[in-house]
Amino acid sequence: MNIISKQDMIEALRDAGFRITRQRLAIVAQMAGRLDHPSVKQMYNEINTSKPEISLATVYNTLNALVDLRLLKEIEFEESDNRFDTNLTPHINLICTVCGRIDDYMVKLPVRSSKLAREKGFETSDYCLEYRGTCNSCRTK
Amino acid sequence: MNIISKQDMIEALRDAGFRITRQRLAIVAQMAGRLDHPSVKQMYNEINTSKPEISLATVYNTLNALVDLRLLKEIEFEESDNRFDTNLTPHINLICTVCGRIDDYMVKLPVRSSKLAREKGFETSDYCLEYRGTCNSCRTK
DNA sequence: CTAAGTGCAAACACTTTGCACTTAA
DNA sequence: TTAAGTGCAAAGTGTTTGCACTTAG
Repeated sequence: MNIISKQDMIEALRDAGFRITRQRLAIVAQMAGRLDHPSVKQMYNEINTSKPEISLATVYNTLNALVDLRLLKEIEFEESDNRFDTNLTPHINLICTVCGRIDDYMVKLPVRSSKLAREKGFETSDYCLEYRGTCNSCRTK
Repeated sequence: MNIISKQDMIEALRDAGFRITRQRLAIVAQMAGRLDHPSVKQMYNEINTSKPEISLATVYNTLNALVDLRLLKEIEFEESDNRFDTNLTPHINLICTVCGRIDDYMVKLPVRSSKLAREKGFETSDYCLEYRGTCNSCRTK
C-alpha cells in the first residue's frame, strides 16, 4: 500500500511551486492517510466544522492540484459527487451503490502495461478497476 | 464478445413495456453493433443529420433506458460527456486521453465475484476496468 | 382512445471562473 | 513587496424535468 502522507503532500505541493497556505494545510491534513474515499462536499463540510471558513472553490482547487500532481486519484461516482482516493497502488475499488461506501481490494493488474505497449502500442498512464455492487452491511439489512 | 444487436435491443425495450417509437428505432439502429464508444452528443449529431429531428432529451432518455435494462454500459469519460459501450462481456477499456478513442481489450476479471462474496460479503453487480493512456496513433504523432 | 413518449426550454447540480481582497515567501 | 491564493457569486457544463402536444398500441 502506497498511501501518501500529509508531509509528502505538502512537500510535493511546495516542490511544484504551490504556496503552502492555511487552507491547503487544512485540506491536506483532512485528506492524508484516510482509507475512506471522501467527496469534495464531505471534505468541505468536515473542514468547515473545525477550521476557519474555507470556500468550496478552494477545496476544489486544492484537491484538483493534488490529483494533477498524482498524489490523489479521483473516482467517478454515480455521474457526479466524485470521490478521492489516497491509495496510489493499483487496486480494485469495491463500490457499494447503496450506501456509497468504497473499499480497497489489493490485487494484481489484469494485464501488464508492458504487454499492452508491446501488443497494441498503448502507453498506459493510469488504471481504474472497479466492482460495483452491494456491500456486506447493506446486503444483510 | 457479447455484443447486443438492434433486434435484441428492440425486443428488450418492448418486453420492459417501452413503446417502440420512431425515435427509439433510430437511436437503437445507430447504436447497436458499434465497436466505437459514442457519446450522447455524438449520437445526437449523427442521428439528426440523417433522420427527422430527435431531441437531445430523447437521446438521453433512450440511452438511459438501455443502460437501465443492461443492454449498454456507460463509461465515465473525463468528468463528463460519457460514452456508451455495446460490449457487455467484461473487458478492459483502453481509453486514449489524447483523442478520446476507446478500444476493448478482452481479459479475464482480476478477481471472481464469487471470491469477493465469500471473503468480503460484497455482491458484485457490475465491473469497470479501464486503462488510461495514449493510443498508438497519438503516440507516434 | 389514452397513457406513454416527445420536444422544447427551464431547472438542476456539480464545477470552474472573474475579480477585488488577502497573504505567503 | 508582489504575484499567487482566496472567497464569493456568477457563469458554465452536462443532464433531468415539467408540460402541452403527439402517437403507439
